Amino acid sequence: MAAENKDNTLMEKLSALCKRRGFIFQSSEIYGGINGFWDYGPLGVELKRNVKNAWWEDVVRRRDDIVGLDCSIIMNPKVWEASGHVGGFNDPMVDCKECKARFRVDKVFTVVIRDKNDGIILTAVVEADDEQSALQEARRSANSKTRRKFANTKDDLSETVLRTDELSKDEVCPCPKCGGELTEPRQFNLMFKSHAGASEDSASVVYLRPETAQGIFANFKNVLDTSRLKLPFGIAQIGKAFRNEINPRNYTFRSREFEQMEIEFFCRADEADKWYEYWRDARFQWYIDHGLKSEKLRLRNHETDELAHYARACADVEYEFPFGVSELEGIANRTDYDLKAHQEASGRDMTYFDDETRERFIPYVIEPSGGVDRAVLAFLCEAYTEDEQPDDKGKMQSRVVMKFHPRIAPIKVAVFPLVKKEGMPEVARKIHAACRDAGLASFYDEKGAIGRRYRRQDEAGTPLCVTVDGQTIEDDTVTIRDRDSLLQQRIAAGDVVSFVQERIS
RNA sequence: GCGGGCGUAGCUCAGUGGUAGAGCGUCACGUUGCCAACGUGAAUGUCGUGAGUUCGAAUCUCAUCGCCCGCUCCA
Repeated sequence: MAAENKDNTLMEKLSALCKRRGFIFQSSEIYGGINGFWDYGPLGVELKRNVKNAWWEDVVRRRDDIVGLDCSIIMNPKVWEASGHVGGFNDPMVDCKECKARFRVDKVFTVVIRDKNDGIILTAVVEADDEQSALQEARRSANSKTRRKFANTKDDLSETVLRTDELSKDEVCPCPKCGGELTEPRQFNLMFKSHAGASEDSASVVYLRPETAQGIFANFKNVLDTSRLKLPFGIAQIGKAFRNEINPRNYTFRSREFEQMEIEFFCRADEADKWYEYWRDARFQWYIDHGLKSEKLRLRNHETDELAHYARACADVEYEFPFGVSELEGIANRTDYDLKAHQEASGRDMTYFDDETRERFIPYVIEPSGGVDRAVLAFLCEAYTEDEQPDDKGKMQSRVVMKFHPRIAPIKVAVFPLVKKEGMPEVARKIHAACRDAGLASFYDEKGAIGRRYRRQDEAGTPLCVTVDGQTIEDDTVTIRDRDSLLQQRIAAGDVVSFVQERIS
């Protein structure tokens, strides 16, 4: 309990810092906000962009076997019928008005068992996956007297099993848990709907994509025909996706508008297991390499009964957030399910022809699918650190520092004149300009006390601070200060750019 | 969607029917000269929003929006 309170405090402190320093704002805040939508401020957009750029650099630019793609958010609605999203994203649910339990309509069954004279021996309402298990569950729940009746009248029983949504209006189905009254079934439309064109009739209905993956599958042939790639190869995409989450929670973790970074890596069926393991391990390592400590980061292989119908294997990269362990990225072996589905639905050929073996087949696909916003949130949680550092009188003061990995830090280096006179600002501005010209995100600040400026950069997570002082004017050296250790060393002003570049790479 | 808690300055919060507050932060000037310095001054509020009760509402009532926790959900 104590630990939970502490963790809640951490999330509150983090979200307060994110607002105070301009990482994350609530969307439409001046109008009271909107549930499940978030904005990234000046520091947040740099952080998020750095995360996306690092991913793109590592999975596209530095590889010969993966190419990029940027699809439209709105696609022909037939895409979502073929992918199963139109059917599978709409589960009607009922709630119990008494005990507040919620059930999927198609998982609640009413079981009636009668003898040959039509006398009712047992009625029961149970939660089960199908009719068969509903009947078993109902028989199991019967008391001993009823069970004896079962035994005595073995072959003359008539059994009726009805799903909740198959009952007629006047038949009331009570709650399987407490016997309370259930609400009318309610539809949950998890895809955002809109209309393409000005007329809002049913023919114009379109959906905002709930995942970026389908755009890749839909373009499989286009990429194959234009890129001269051979199996195995991948197509990568970063982009927004939209899901009408029933209950957005946990800061930006479960948002209704979010960004995905996905690879669909196509390969031969007999090599799918090998590539699945390759990507699972590579993607796990990527998060470690960018600062997530492995004791908070986990790789969890899904149990067989946990797998989605289209997946042969799946693993989640999970992170221990203050609010619990949650998924950052899923790596799945989706087999040839998606391309097959689109081949059937569109009537277009989705096969690959292997010149060497003279075989024609639909490739398997390994999908590493990560949430950009979730990665950013994990990096924020991991970076947030409070420590004790001495002030100018040697007294220990608490300090908040965002210990970002240098590659994702919004600002790489801050340049200060120790004081705003004696030519120091001019020298500092030159160093600042040199950093910028070298492509470094540099920040110049000459206002207020030097200690305060350092601490401000600590909250922004800037790895290095350069200070121009009186000695700079004499011998052209500056101090450079490390965010985590607070250690300073003196280097030549002309070496600042190369020093910073070496330290952040 | 249900239940509970919360919503007052940029941030953290005090204020239980009678003049809108504190600390921190921000800005300016001076001083200072390497880790949240000091002094002086300044700016910043639809008290989440909308109705109602009342002579009078930040405060009481209702609705609504948002945030947090639990349940639920998580293709």
